Amino acid sequence: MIDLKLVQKQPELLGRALANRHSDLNVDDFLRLDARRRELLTEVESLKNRRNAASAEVAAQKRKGESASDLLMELGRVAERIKQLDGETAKAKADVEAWLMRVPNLPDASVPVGRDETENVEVCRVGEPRDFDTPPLEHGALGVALGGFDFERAARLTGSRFVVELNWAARLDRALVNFFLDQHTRHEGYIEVCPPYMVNRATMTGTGQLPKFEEDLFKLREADYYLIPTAEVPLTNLHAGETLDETDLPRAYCAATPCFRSEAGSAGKDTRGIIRMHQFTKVEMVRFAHPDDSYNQLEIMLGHACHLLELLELPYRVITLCTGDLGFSAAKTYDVEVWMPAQKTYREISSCSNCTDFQARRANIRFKPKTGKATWLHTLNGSGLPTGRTMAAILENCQQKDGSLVLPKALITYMDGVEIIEPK
RNA sequence: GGAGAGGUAGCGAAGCGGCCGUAACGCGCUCGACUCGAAAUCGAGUUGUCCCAGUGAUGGGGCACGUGGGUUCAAAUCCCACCCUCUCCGCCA
Repeated sequence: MIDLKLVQKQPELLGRALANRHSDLNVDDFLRLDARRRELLTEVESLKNRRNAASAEVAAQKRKGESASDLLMELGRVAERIKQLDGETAKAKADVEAWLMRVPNLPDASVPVGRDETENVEVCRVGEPRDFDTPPLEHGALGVALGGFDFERAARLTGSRFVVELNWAARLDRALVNFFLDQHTRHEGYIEVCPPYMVNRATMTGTGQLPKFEEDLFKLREADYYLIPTAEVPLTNLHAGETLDETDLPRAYCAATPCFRSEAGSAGKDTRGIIRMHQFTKVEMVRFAHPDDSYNQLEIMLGHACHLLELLELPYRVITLCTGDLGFSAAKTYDVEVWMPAQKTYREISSCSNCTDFQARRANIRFKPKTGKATWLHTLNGSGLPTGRTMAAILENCQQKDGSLVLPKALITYMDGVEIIEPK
């Protein structure tokens, strides 16, 4: 959530930021709502002041054994008016909050201004795409040919945009999870977590999925619970409502979880292969940082995501998302894109964001500095990495002329020594 | 799912319609006194948030006793619903 004081004091700053994000929210609408709320508050609070003073007087008179009927009559009217104004004030407050909850985070000054994904800015390229003598197979077809993917049975079990992984593919999925988690926990200082895969409404609101993006989520019928679209949600909310000590920062968590996304509005997009599924497994990194240190932490976390691709010997590039492509909660985001030879293009495989104090305000996550009072810390999240898209990249980049797949060396111990996947 | 107990400041805990929410009492923490220093002891301090006024240090006021409603001139206290924790029972991977 954005700082209410900032909106009140610098509405033009927010207005510009919203324009850069192509938001349809109108700051003037908000200022009117907020002025109305404050007007009502002032009125109802002065009435409550009167009520409190007079009620004390009633108590005093009763103790002395006097009748307080005059006061009681006045207070009856005051109470009625308060009740009416309380209702209006609550409504005005709810309006203000509802508006604030739909305002996206302010982009950092270093974020390029742009309309959409075509105006994202490339930061660097790492690794050389391989030359293929014959056009490389698309990962979905190759996975099916090697007996690892079964889309037909998945469709029968559930529906479209699901996959059954079999044999080496199921094993590779698990190998990737272990490889990623080992890397983060052994070498990069992340605390491993196994969180709930479904969370309540407050938790989804804390990280910014709700109230605006309900249609992207799967919701349970029996309870007000949602399936997590990413482990960012439970990991970031781990410390919701808490005040950490300054010496606890930075703190890093990672978790491998299934992720569930309804993919509303992406009909017809990425229908081939396993790029866009309703369910996938992802290792997520989340960091809690001191506000002065969060952009430094973003670079560190981006390094962790990139390092995994280097260990897997997959070519990638890093881009900075422009204002028009930035996610709701993020102030700055780097996307890591892996090279996909069949499509001759880089595809998103990781997204590393600094959410500054945006989620911390919503989820009320603070830290106590050595001197001074507790204030909101900064939260960051990044994929490190999703197993499905990583597997897709391995399939396309590591395929051989004879239809086999030579696995990256880093995975061999995780695959019990298996180096090559051969067609049956 | 059933029965019972409980949720009050950083922690423990009292209060059970107005004199108790700048919330008794105890612990912790901060500052001070005593001390060469420390312990012990003594003293003082120790919630957040919103509104109004002020450049500001501040001052005035509202709200908050798990959450949300209700009754009342007045609710931590009475009523209703929900959430969570603990104990026991049942069911279950």
